[in-house]
Amino acid sequence: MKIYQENNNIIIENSKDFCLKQTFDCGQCFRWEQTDDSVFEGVAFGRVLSLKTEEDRIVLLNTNMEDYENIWAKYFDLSRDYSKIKQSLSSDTILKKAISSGEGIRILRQDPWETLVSFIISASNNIPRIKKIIGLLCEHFGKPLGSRHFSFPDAKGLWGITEEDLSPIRAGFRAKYIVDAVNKVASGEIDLHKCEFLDTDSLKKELMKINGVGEKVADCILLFAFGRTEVFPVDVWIKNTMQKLYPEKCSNLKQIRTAGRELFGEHCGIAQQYLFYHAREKGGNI
DNA sequence: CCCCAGGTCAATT
DNA sequence: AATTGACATGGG
Repeated sequence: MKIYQENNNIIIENSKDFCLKQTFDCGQCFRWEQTDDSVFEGVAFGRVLSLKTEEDRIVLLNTNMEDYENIWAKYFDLSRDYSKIKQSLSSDTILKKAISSGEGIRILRQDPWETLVSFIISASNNIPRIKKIIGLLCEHFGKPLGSRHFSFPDAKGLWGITEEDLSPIRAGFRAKYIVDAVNKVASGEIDLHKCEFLDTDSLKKELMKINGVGEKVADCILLFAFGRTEVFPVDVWIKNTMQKLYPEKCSNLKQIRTAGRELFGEHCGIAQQYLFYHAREKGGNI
């Protein structure tokens, strides 16, 4: 992978393990939209970014090397060697087929607060409506960024918010969970910055102190915000897929979680994303 | 009018 | 410790 600046763009050349559609469409994030055949646009860490695919390169539009180094390189997990991981995961012949439909997936390193709130909202919900609710949250409580975008409101900015204040975002029963997350994070009772330094089990317990954060939501935050690729979030899609692909090892939810770790090892979280993408693309059939 | 959607919580067994 | 229904909202 070769990276350089050209005018106001950052070029990522030879990006064979990086497909924008697969990365943004594998269910880990909710604020990127395709604006054109090859262009995606979205917001992360208070920055608006457009990206364009051009043959074997990806172009980050209207940005600079400083933002690339401080934000986007980490956000897109560009220092990780996905070829090596895919090769290792492919020793499982069943998983190998799932990988082949999402070879360009990368696990984003997203903002912990945004990820926490986003996956609270994801509970018993569908993806279009999750995106809708998050969009409304940003429009109502975030800062305008340019003409069409808003930042994700931080916890301190939401301090003191009530369920009633949140009614315009139509989050339903999840509103009270968002309020609890705001209270615990804005007060400092839970310090997401310090959480970075906790081991995975302690961090998971810490996150689950928040009402509305159970095991699955906690695992998603661990994977998509803290880069803990050793966790294996199990949602309905993964549950159904695992039961179809590994029926003898997946008779209940608890078994599926341990099966993920045992079958796929230290990077089972990445395997989970290939499976999720594959399941949604092909209806779970290998 | 029914069912379901990246689950979680609390009551009940 | 395992099981079960409620929880808001919108779309099919």
